[in-house]
Amino acid sequence: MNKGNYKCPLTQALGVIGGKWKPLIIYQLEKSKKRFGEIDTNIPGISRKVLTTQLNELVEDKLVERTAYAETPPRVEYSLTEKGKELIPILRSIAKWGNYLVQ
Amino acid sequence: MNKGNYKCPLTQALGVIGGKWKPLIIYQLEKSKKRFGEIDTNIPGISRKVLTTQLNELVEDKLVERTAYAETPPRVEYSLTEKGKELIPILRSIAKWGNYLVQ
DNA sequence: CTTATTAGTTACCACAAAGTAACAATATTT
DNA sequence: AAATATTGTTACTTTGTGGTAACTAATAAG
Repeated sequence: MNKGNYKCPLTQALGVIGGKWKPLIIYQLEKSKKRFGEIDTNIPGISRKVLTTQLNELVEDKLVERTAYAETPPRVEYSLTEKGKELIPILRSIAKWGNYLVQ
Repeated sequence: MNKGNYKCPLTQALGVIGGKWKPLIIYQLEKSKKRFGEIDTNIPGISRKVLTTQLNELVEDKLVERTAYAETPPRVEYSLTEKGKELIPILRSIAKWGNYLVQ
């Protein structure tokens, strides 16, 4: 009856997108690539430390791509990969479902 | 640019379905209502304590309905509400997306 | 009157995730 | 020579979540 618990694709997927700020980060990157600082100021309340770790995890999970330019001060741009873009409609359906929860 | 952070419907929704075992619990109830003990034995690894708290949260969030019968030993049945049933196709799309993560 | 059954509760512990604040690296500008 | 800008890192603390194990209530069965 149970499909295998630790290797359940649903659990895995929720692990990958389930960080406290990750959906917000992914939404930030929906329309265009963004710099670290842009994301930081666009998401009020997140700390740079947490933003870094969640971005790193998203990069590691191949939902987000990181491009660093050898400039000073440094410029680093983040953008969605194809796998990340596939998430957008799914996140939208979750958000639509969750709309009744707000207020 | 940011729609409001703490009242973001996406974050709210993920908060509601994001417990470690909640998607599995919801899947358990997909086909039919089930008793507490049934869910417990069908999800290997979950403890009764955690099952209780996650079920209670699902009930509080109105995704699951609890029906208790005044028998001895007690019988308690859990089933999905309409709001909970609406989640099934969404969970399925997440699982489909997450399939590549497994193995 | 002891045992079994079911659906929990309670107290306590462990670990992971997130938050805070200070520091770092490097070239350009003042 | 000091300040500025940007993208982090580091050490430390706090909070949240889940796990373990023992206990409970109520009645029926032996």
